[in-house]
Amino acid sequence: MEERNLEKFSDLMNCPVRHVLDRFGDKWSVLILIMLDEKGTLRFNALHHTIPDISQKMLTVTLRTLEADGLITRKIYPEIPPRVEYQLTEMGSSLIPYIDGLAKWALHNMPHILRSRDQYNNKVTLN
Amino acid sequence: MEERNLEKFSDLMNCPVRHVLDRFGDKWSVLILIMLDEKGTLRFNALHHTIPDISQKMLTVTLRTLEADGLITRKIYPEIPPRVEYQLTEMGSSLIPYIDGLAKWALHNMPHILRSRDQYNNKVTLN
DNA sequence: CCGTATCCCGCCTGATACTG
DNA sequence: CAGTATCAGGCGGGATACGG
Repeated sequence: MEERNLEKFSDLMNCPVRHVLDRFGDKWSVLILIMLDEKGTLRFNALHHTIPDISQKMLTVTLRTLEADGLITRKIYPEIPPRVEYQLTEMGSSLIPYIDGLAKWALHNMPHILRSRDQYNNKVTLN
Repeated sequence: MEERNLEKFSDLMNCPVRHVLDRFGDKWSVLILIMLDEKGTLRFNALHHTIPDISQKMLTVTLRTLEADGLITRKIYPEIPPRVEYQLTEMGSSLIPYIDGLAKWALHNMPHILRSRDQYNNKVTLN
């Protein structure tokens, strides 16, 4: 990411929160992990059906990245037609509870946030 | 965000995880919340010093968004020179434990992820 | 001190077409 | 079925300059 001025940000480079956001702040990674947790093992197209609004390209890219990071496994069956199955690794599974925690917080607080945002926008546009 | 084809994604629009990522997946929001939790009340420049590598523009923008969402308060002292203090709201504070959970997971697992990523890249480039 | 106002680049993402 | 390859657009975010 930021390779320059390392000396200046050396303490921030070790900040775990930065790493988490850099890694999982993208649009699809977390959602895919959740789906694999909910449904267990899934084939490429089955996964695509659970997340209809992801492009095929982004699904492939995100799956490869998750595999590279050791969060999911990719098992290829040498058949015709080809079959590829994805599932969480142990490390991938260990992340789920923390995501669920955030999800529950969101479920409870998102209404407040949206209401607050509306009020704020009204105030601003009234001036 | 996606205003079209709502009927198709109606169930996904209600997915709390999507909301969380849409809202906190940006580069700075979570980091600012953590700093305000650690340090308590902070002035604009003090906050900037705790996060040196954010631009002044993005600090302002992110603070306004957090304020609009009801996660922080912004208190202006009508003095010369001006003083503005930021601190977490109750809702903002309630999010911190979940962020900490993720941070601890990251602290423990990031080394594995980075190692896995390296191995994967070596494999690929060997072919 | 605490911002706003512009300009602009990188790259993430989606659309589309093609392959073993 | 499960992918690559390629192209194009939008937008987040940085740099810079200015203002109360």
